[in-house]
Amino acid sequence: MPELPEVETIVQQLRAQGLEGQTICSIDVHWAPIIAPLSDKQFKHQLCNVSITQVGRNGKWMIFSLDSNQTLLVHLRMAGSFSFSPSLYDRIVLHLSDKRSLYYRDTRKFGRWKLVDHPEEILDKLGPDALTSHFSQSYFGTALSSRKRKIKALILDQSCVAGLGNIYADEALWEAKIHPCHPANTLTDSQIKALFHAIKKVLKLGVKNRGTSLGDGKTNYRDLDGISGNNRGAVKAYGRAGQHCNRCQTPLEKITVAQRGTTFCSHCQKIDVAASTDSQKIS
DNA sequence: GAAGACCTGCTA
DNA sequence: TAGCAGGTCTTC
Repeated sequence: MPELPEVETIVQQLRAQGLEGQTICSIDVHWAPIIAPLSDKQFKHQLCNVSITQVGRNGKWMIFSLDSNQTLLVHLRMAGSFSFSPSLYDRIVLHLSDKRSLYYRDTRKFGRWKLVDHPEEILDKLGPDALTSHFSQSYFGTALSSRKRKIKALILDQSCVAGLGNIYADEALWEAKIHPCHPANTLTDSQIKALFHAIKKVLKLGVKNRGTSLGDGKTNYRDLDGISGNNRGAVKAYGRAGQHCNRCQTPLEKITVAQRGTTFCSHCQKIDVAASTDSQKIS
């Protein structure tokens, strides 16, 4: 599942592959709902003969700046990926001026492409990107202080902090030794500090390792070259239910939080009694 | 705040 | 063959 580190890896690769400066000569759309609300015809009309000036990222959104004064925003959602080689699950193909073709692959068809005049209308709804200085400890503390939601639900909320998905949320909470159901507004200052640094740490490690791949190549993350990320070996919690905690050897447990599978260590990530009581009152 | 919808490949 | 996985939007 592409989260911040996976999206960052793909953005870096697209830049390195010289996508900036390329002109889109023609387009194939094999699954039109991805580009909604534009029609196939509108999309091609607005994007053909347009050059890509810059490739960037904010949270999990990829940002393709264009010389037409429009912006193409791409969200990979669950299973989107890019490649310069074709595959069975290509949904959109951009044919470029240097004769290469950029294939957008998406087995589950969940990804979304937004060709817009004002990208800020979408991007301003996001909280600060987790790896920028805008995501500061003081911001994080303030953001948590007024929210009673379970901490995992809150850090998955892109309007609070942009970039975390299920994998890195579990990893950050394990790293900070915080129970995923802990009410956000009852975390202590030291817990907030620990979680803030844990979020930065696990995401930076994810970027360094070029993303996390867990399953097969059809449904799981692959980079631009079809290569798995190397972060799987660094994963301490996500997907390890039943295996021993790397810190205390207690078998990791799996529960559902915010409708997501959630793996944690019931020994390291305890919820304190006062907070637990508050949680019951809230729910 | 929670559940359903969108999707399809994989697993039990 | 039913159920699961998951990011975000919509609906209740």
